[in-house]
Amino acid sequence: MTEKYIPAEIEPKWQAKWEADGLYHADIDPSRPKYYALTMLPYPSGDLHIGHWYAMTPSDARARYLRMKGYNVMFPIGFDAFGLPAENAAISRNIHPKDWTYANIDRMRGQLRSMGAMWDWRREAASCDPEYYHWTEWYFIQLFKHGLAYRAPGSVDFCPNCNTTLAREQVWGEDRHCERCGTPVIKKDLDQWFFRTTDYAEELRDFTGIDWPDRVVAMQTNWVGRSEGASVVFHTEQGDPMEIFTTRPDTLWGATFMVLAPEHPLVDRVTTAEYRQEVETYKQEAARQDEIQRSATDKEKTGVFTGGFAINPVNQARIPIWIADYVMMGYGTGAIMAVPAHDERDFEFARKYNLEIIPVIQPEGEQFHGDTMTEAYIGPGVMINSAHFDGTEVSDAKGWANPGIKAVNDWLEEKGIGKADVSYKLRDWLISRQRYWGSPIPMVHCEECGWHPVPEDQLPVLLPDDVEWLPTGESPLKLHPTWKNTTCPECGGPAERETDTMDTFMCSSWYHLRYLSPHYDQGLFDPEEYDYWMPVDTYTGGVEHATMHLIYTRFFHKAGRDMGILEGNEPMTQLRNQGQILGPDGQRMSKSRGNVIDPDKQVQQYGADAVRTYLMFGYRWSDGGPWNTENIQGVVRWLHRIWSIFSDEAKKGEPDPAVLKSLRRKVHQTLQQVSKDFETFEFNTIISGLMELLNEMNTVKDAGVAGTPEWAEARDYYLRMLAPVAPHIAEEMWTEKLGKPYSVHTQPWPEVDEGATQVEEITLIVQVNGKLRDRITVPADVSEEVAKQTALASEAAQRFIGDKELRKVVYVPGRLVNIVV
RNA sequence: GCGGGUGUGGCGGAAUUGGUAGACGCGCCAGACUCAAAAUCUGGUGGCCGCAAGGCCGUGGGGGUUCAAGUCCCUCCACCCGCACCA
Repeated sequence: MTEKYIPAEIEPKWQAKWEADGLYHADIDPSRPKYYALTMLPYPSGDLHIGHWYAMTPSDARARYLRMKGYNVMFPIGFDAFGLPAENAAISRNIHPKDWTYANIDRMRGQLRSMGAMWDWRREAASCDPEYYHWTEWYFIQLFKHGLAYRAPGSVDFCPNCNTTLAREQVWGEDRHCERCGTPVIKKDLDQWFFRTTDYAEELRDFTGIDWPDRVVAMQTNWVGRSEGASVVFHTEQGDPMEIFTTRPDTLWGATFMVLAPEHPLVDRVTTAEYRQEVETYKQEAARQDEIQRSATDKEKTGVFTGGFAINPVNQARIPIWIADYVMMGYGTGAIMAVPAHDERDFEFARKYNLEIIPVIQPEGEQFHGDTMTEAYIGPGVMINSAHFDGTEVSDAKGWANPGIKAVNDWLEEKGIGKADVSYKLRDWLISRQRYWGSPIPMVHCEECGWHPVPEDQLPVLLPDDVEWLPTGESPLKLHPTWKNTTCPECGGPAERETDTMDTFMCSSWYHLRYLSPHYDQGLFDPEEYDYWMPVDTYTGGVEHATMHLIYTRFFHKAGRDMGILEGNEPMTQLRNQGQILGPDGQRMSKSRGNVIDPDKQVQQYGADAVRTYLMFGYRWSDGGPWNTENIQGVVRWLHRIWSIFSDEAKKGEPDPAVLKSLRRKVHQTLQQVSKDFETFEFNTIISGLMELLNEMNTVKDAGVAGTPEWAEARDYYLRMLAPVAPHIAEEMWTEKLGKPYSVHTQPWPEVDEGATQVEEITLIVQVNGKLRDRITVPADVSEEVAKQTALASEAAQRFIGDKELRKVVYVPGRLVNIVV
């Protein structure tokens, strides 16, 4: 009898030993190829989620595989530790955000260790440590010095009752009220810090040289949102220039009015006394709504006339200027020329307010008339009513590839009215947060000298610990009696610190660099470490970061490259997204639904190896799916069977050589398949392959294989292949049952013996007219002629051929013979 | 509306990229062990017809290309995700 498989007895034991032995330390070693494997770092919310396991343990398995393949693999971990939940805890439970955060980190470290992952804990970094945010601040200063950080008004959600700014998640409901007091939220303009992400708009659309999922590429490309067209300068009647962007310069002659965003700076100047009252009312209403409400497509368009007029520079037409909230200040210039004949929105607006419609593009066989058009025409045609451009062809190509657009652009430039131009949806990154628990913005304001960075030798600007959480809702940094008082680095006079802190996405934009040398105090990272490890070879995490973190970190890197701090164009070479584990009911896990799967409990019940392998086996990793409390039994049984086969000795005897040969074939075929699947992140078939091999081993076990080299090889290779996915049981079997030298995790990955995977006899499918009719066994190196003859001779085939005429015999080597009659 | 994706047994999912559809596992059925149950082990398990041999049907629907289609093309449907009055 053998002792039983009790994961709780072996898992903590090995975890402690691996840790004590520094088995997973990753150090620079120029003699080996490096591999930087990274999973997105967790936020220390307090408890590890099964989703963390799903993201991290397959990545760990792959990192372990690559290590056995001979790579020097770094697989680090840390915490994205600044952020709002800590402040909410502070307010609701009267605990300091720092204490809350560090307590959570402690707890989560323990939970993370139970995964048995190969993290090098020496490289752990937490973004709220002063030795970390020192360099977040330093990087801000570099961006500022290079003109990539600037201060400008930006709008925030503001609760007039609590007298505080609110984060997006603190604004609730359709009516957008304050989370705390229920008061409707208003928009407020504050001076805030921005990074010039738009400088990198074009480059952020370029994914050459990196292997990222199509989905993420599409989302980022869409987010950056390039449109080709022209910018054209109109003038108000008073002579103020009013620049607009249009994707359809070919329709300039059909512009019959202009629309400004309600917030546009020229609105006050163009509005006449007669219309002022109406315009003011409209502006105030628009300010109350946020962009999401304003941009509801199905909403009926509204707007008011300003009383002002503009001159269309192409034909000197005098056209009215309106304001309407369907024009956004945040895109283009916040002003548009309206061409109702050829734009659906402008058409709807013109019909509603009875504005003129002049068609300027006409397809063949049509006679458009402004009064009778029932909808805007957006297709191809020829230009009409457009002076000397009449007859110019306009295709349905977008942008500059369209001959009509190209022709007009050239002419605009020649006349000095406008120029070909590109517009992006991407906006600059607003990084100011009116919060306490974030990295301070190391800037000082002096009445005399303006804004200056804190001198670098005075970094980091530390967050004060002695803060109070007063119910004003104001940031404690602002309320702190002395913290903000400082001296001007320029003139030495009294000055004030910036009391806003940075968006936590700034901290997480560079954590992969801090892992290189988390305690380095001369810069972001130790250059030696950087040169060896960067870039990140594989980055894994959820797709929900596609348009936030994953854009910010690329921006951070590209800006760093241009400032001479970083090298290369991209921080992460390969990106892969895992899916999401849902509750057993197929819904997102949430405490209120009561469908949360607690990984600690699963580990207690089944062991870490079982949870790891179930997560790999039960789903396509990229898809995820509902947790299934029954399916996990499959891997639990499998692990028990592994325990048994390595515990019970096989029978000795004189086995059939064919049995040994086929065992060896199966071992090497499995090795081949498993290796490939690790490369391609197909974890589910890694496990199923290992299950198949175990089944095979179980069937030959009693055939007298004990003592044969084939059986020894099978057992040895099995554990090496198992080691990445189920590291604890593999180690236990390797050292305790096989008595091999510790550790299985430092063994090389076995080489496939191509010869062993070959077969002497193959089964060919015999088809008649594409339908499976028979199977024939032939030598693997069978000639085409013999294969065809054997197939034709098959009794089943003959029956279906009958006396029909043979038309063709298709032979696919190693696969089939298809007889067409 | 635009962009991306998914659709295969009762369930999770395989399928060498155009070549045996349903690997592996869950569940279920039968058998062994047991006084019994659990656990474990052995066998079976897409649907329909048939005692059987065997046959027919089958990868969301319809059409097509091909000796051959889950895989390629056209078209329609359903669901999921992202963006959305972007000028």
